[in-house]
Amino acid sequence: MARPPLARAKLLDAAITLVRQQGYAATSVEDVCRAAGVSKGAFFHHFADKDAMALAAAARWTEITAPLFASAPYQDAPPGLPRLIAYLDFRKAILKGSTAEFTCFAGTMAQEIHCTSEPIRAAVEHCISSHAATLEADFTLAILTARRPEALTAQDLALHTQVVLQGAFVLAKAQGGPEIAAQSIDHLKRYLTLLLTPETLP
Amino acid sequence: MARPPLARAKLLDAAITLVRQQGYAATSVEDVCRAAGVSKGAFFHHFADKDAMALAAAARWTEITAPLFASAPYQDAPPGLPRLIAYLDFRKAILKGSTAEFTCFAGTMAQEIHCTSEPIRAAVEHCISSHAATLEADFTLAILTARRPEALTAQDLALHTQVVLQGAFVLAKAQGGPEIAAQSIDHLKRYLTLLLTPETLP
DNA sequence: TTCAATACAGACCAGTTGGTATATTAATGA
DNA sequence: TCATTAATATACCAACTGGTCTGTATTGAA
Repeated sequence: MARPPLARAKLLDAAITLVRQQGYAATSVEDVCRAAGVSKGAFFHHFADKDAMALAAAARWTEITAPLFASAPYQDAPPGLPRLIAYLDFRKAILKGSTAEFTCFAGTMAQEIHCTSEPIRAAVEHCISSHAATLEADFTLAILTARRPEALTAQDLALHTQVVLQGAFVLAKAQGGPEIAAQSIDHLKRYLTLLLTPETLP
Repeated sequence: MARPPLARAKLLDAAITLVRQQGYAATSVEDVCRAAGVSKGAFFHHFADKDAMALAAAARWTEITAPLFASAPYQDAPPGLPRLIAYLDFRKAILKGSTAEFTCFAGTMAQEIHCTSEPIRAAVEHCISSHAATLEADFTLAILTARRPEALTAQDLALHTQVVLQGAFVLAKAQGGPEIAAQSIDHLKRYLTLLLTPETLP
């Protein structure tokens, strides 16, 4: 090998940023190159085509977000419901900056390419479901100790959590601000509390 | 005036269909013309530019969906919580066909143009919030008779309902099927029931 | 019957798109 | 030290993009 592939990482980061702002189709290869400060030659050296870059960007998105959550403060909360509530407080806490800065690359991609690119669809589905899976252990525990053991599965609840978050992003984009997202996360917290609080209640 | 503007309606319907499949940026003006079976001349006779068409399509989307919900069977349910539950059952019932057929034009547009077109952002925001507003009366009533009068507003709950639906669409697109959407709507039904059921509970 | 306005068609244009071909640079291994 | 190969750059292309221009057909009002 020659020098390390600097451009590749810069291209993926630029792509993720631009897609979160404008969407995938509206982001041209040249846009990405310009934002990354590299040439088109570098782009097509690292990626066969634009879709291959999208696939790599999905992988990079998980690479970025996974450690962010793995080292987040909510991991120190007691397992089960408390940690899930702490997770949602963390999700609220990171609703900072412009809409494009706190919304999800994977969700944005899913909206655009669900009909047109099966590989990308699968890749972003993996982004979302693998993140949801990190919550399953706590859901499993919370369900076990729950007061009302309605027929619930941890996977189902973990995915519903992502549904609320993705929907919160859509409404936040529509409204142009994060307020609705914070409110909806509060509703989700209340739902999980009502559903999974152990033992008695007033 | 000469003959009625046939092409305009066909163009808007085609645009809505295509945007739900591919997104806005990926849908070219020619695509829309071809799908509508009219010429480019007709397109630019009716719309100043592509964005003007998007604005008109947002209005048309409300024109289509408003009567669909206004005449839906859930309107016959008793007011308050029962009607809200019936509403969500209706939303589940219309999760039929391909992903593009049951997902929301406004939500898709919001994801793509939130940073790039303020007028379109406002238009699709109106689509969503005006639909949410149709639920507010029932939420107001349900909150009044609710067992636990936590600080809730009807508007807030109505918007949270839309958050869950929009998020359900995103995950359905990512997964390539409606199952997750139905499950999340069930969670929302359970939440509203836990929160708003009047009087005592076991 | 004429006339003006609306509704539509189709050719055309300049800019942009994704992608290629080719050249240059810089490390690595023999 | 020198060939090889990865990494980056630049010029370029055909296809497509949003948008314009000009022309035509249909209609209602006078």
